[in-house]
Amino acid sequence: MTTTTLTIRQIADQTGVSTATVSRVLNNRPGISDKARDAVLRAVNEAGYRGRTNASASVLQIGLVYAVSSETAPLRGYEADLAAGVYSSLADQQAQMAILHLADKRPDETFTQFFHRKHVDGVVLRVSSASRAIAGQITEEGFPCVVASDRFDNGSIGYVDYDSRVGMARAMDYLAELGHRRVSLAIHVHGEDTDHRDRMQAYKEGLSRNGLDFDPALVIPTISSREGGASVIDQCMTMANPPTAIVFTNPPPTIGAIKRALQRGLKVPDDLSIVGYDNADLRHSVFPAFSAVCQDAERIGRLAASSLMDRLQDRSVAPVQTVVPTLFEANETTGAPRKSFKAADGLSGM
Amino acid sequence: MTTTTLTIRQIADQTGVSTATVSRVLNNRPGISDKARDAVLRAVNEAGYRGRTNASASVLQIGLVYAVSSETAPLRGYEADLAAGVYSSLADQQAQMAILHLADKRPDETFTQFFHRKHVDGVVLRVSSASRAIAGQITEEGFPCVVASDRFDNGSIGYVDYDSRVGMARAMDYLAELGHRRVSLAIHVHGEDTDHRDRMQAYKEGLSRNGLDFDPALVIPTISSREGGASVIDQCMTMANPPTAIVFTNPPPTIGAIKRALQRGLKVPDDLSIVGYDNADLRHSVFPAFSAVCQDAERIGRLAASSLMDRLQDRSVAPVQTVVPTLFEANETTGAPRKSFKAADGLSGM
DNA sequence: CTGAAAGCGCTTACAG
DNA sequence: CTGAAAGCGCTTACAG
Repeated sequence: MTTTTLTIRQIADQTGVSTATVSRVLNNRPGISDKARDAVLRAVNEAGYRGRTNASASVLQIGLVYAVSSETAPLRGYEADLAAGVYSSLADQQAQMAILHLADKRPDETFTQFFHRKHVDGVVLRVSSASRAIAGQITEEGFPCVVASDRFDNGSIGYVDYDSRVGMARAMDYLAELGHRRVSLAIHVHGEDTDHRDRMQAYKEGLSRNGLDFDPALVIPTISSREGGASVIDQCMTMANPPTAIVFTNPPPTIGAIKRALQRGLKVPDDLSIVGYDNADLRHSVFPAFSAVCQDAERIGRLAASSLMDRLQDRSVAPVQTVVPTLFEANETTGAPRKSFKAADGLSGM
Repeated sequence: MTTTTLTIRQIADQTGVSTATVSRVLNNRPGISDKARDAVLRAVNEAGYRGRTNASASVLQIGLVYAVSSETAPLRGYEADLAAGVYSSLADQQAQMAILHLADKRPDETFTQFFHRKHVDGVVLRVSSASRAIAGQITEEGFPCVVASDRFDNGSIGYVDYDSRVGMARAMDYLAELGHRRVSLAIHVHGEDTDHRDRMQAYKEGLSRNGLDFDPALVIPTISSREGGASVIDQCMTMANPPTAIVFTNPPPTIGAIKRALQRGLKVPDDLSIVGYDNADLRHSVFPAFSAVCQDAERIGRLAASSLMDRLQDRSVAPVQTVVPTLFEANETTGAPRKSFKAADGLSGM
């Protein structure tokens, strides 16, 4: 850890400009050449200048930063579990957590300037498919940043992500082993994010690995809410050749689907097997406990925060790219399909 | 809103000491008389001195402060919902939220000094029964503080709290109307906090209002976890004269109890009615949806934060004490007790 | 325990 | 668009 307290004097010397210019850049005052601004901000990030700090009082503050529009509200559902992980890791290291939204960034300031203004020394970043590029921009500026739950080919972008494919593959194999031939994928409709692609890919691979045909009619676009899940059940009931198992890709539709299935008098899992998705331990909070592909959002938060802290403590540390596998856990919502279905397919089962 | 940026010069003039003394007090330097320290800190809080701030950059930062030992982890369960409310209210007002733990306070610094060091301008405070007194101490120092989900007789302490008694009373009346004569209270064991007392009181009043006797054997101390709830069901099954309805006072035991009851083959609500507790909308995430006394943790968070912001904007505003009623919502886990029970009691029901 | 005064870091009106 | 220099707010070694 760099213990020397940095001053704008040092940034000025390093960059070959006056302290006046450094000050103007940091505060985004008008009338600065791009060249000067870029040089100063680069030096600031390289050295880790933190502003006029008070030796004894100085506490590192990390931002949990949302680069998403309102579709993802901080501290609800998945985000709450993630934030709990970030917080617990930071608390262990005497650092402070603030929650920020990039909507507050002024269009004429750089990310570095924005974070400086908000007094955060590093960020754990949440992006959506539409805002993924921001991770590259922040990293490009040299501001310490670790993305939580997305991944990038660009090796300079630090991230901690799941590999949804692992858990999904196990789920598919498990269902096939039980004798299911018609397995639906109820997949969230929020664009083509990494997770969406992973889950879709694992579904298709799971089918072919188990000798099952891909039927586009069995891929059901699903709104990520309890109502969305309930509606999937309704749709399946009207199908001429319905699935014997459905795999959901988010927790709320899983809950809604189980509930609707039971309400409609379906026996779960005898009439219908359901594999859900879980970010924490929701699957054990409901009855019947549902079989699920399990992420651990809190763990992702902890890993992202501690990786970020490592880089703040030593700026020469390279960005880390971590992938955590997801697990499949069989509980009470999966079982062998009814004989009649198997018979109809002319198959003897496993 | 006080737009003038305050300096230690003004605090010094107001207090009749030098700027050197003000600086020493703010940074908790040794060798300061109690008299000087108290006078300076009082003036600081009265005027709302915020440190050397950068006009344009200055963002109000609010602390969500935990004055509790590790029993209550920030951002889990109830705390996540509360934090979401605090955050959403602050975000609307361009203020920033940081999460703090009083364990980080040094024993030799005052609360005001601690918060100054952490760069927070006001706090939403969470206390436990053991740490309630802290709310008075912080308020005494004059530091802007609103307690979330506890209440105080001392009129100078601002708070936003539930009145659990309202919802509990309705739950008791509802069960009595259905014909229940033996109603258990499964109450959390974490000490004698305000909520604990409220719920116990409403239970007893509910019994007597409906002409039912209080039986101490029906008050079951319950650990606030799913296992705790499950264990309550196990205990009831061994009772010679078991309750026909159980009221739980926290969400996790509610979940655990319903699950255990169903696992044991009990019909809910035919064999046993269950009234649970809900902080958000967990009751609709499970099957069957449970009847519950409903708090709205997020709303408490929003109200606490906005009341705090009001006081920061105008320091002459008196602390507000707000009480929000809880509701009772009947769902699928409550119904009339089996005839046999009523017959055994020699009663004809409602 | 306290203040006058020097010093430090950042900001900004002024000059070019 | 930039720097030299004055200025501002806070801190701290020094003196009492």
